[in-house]
Amino acid sequence: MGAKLGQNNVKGEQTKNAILTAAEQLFAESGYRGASLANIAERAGVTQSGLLHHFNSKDELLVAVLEQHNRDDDALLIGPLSLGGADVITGLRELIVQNSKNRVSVRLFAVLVAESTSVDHPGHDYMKARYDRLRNRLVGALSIGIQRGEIRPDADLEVLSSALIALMDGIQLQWIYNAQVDMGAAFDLVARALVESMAMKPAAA
Amino acid sequence: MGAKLGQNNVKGEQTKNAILTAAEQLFAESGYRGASLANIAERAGVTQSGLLHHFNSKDELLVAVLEQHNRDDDALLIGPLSLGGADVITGLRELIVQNSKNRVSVRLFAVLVAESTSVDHPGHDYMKARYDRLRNRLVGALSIGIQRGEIRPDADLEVLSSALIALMDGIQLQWIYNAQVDMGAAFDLVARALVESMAMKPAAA
DNA sequence: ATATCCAGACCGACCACAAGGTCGGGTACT
DNA sequence: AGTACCCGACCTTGTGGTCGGTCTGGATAT
Repeated sequence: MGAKLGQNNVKGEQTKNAILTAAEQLFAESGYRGASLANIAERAGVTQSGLLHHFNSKDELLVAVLEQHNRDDDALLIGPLSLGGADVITGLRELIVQNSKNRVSVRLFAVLVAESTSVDHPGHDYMKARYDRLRNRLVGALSIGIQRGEIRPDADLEVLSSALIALMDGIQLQWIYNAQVDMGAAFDLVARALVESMAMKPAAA
Repeated sequence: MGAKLGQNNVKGEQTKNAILTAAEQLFAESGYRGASLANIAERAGVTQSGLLHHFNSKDELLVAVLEQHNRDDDALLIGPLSLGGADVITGLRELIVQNSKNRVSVRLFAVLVAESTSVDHPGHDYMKARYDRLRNRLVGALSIGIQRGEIRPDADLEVLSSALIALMDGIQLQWIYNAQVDMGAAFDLVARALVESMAMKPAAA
């Protein structure tokens, strides 16, 4: 049970990280199903058995990769979301631009979120929950805009949040296929229009 | 060579269609990699060997499924695109609503487009080409709006098209996870804002 | 009308192989 | 001595695909 946790972690932690990085890359390239433990292990400089010593199953490895990125994502989201109000929308743009420097990360989620639509996929629950969490946070941050009077009180923040997330997810997919696609510009275009449209003013129609 | 083609096509054509339908469903549920020929054959009411008699390989089956949907897609796109100008944007909404009645089809493409990001995926070239085609068509249809004076001439139609496609792709993904997500409303929200924003008026800033 | 023929449809047995995972052991550090 | 690390051999299962064969339904010849 209470084995000494704090002993020689360094070595194990290193290879564990190497595996995590390799897994991240290969999952991003080929998806969960397309990537094999053998490939991942090879890229990490370990045998498959060595890999399985640190992660008991492929599922477990996936979860570990997901959890790690979860933390990173949260850190990145704090910025834009803490702005509150309408600035959130423009703040998300920065996130997109930031993402465009991290091909693997973008690809990882774009690929996995689609692959995980299968209910029996080991990432299904995670991805479903992630969408809910994202939406809720966005709604929360945007609702500050209503309190401040920046955003029309009759705005449907649920729908708006869904649309914003959709835009980000979708543009990333195109970007993976063709890096010439300007994610920032596309988001900007919509973001400006939305800010304009959602601004305080008499409800249209 | 010129074997009699018009003889007993009916039977073969029937099971071929059954296979195509089953493949469509399973590819949509589990992706190309996740679906097995055995499963597909079973759902189609044939053995795997029987399936392979009609389609020589899994790749070939995928291509067949894709090509069939290609024709359907084209038919659905004619409507919105023939409107030309700014009406295209509002016309796309109808397409989305229409799609919301066809779960399999939506899921098929959402899943496959992400899975096909791998360059070695048999659907890669198809999906890449599909994006280009979609964008080009959209740009073409929207440019009519500029000629008509409905859309600002300085509007970047490439970027606008990318954004619209992204929105559709992204919202479909969320919808797969949670059918409560209102695709029409989300698209509407953005579409209205965009039409407003892209309308003829002096260039901002 | 009957026998013949043949292409297409379909199946069962089989194969090579890659997948994830188990197990027992070896090594090194403490 | 014990524990964490890691490997090699092995096992099972599922995979896409091949091959040989059976059956059937019509076209053809007589």
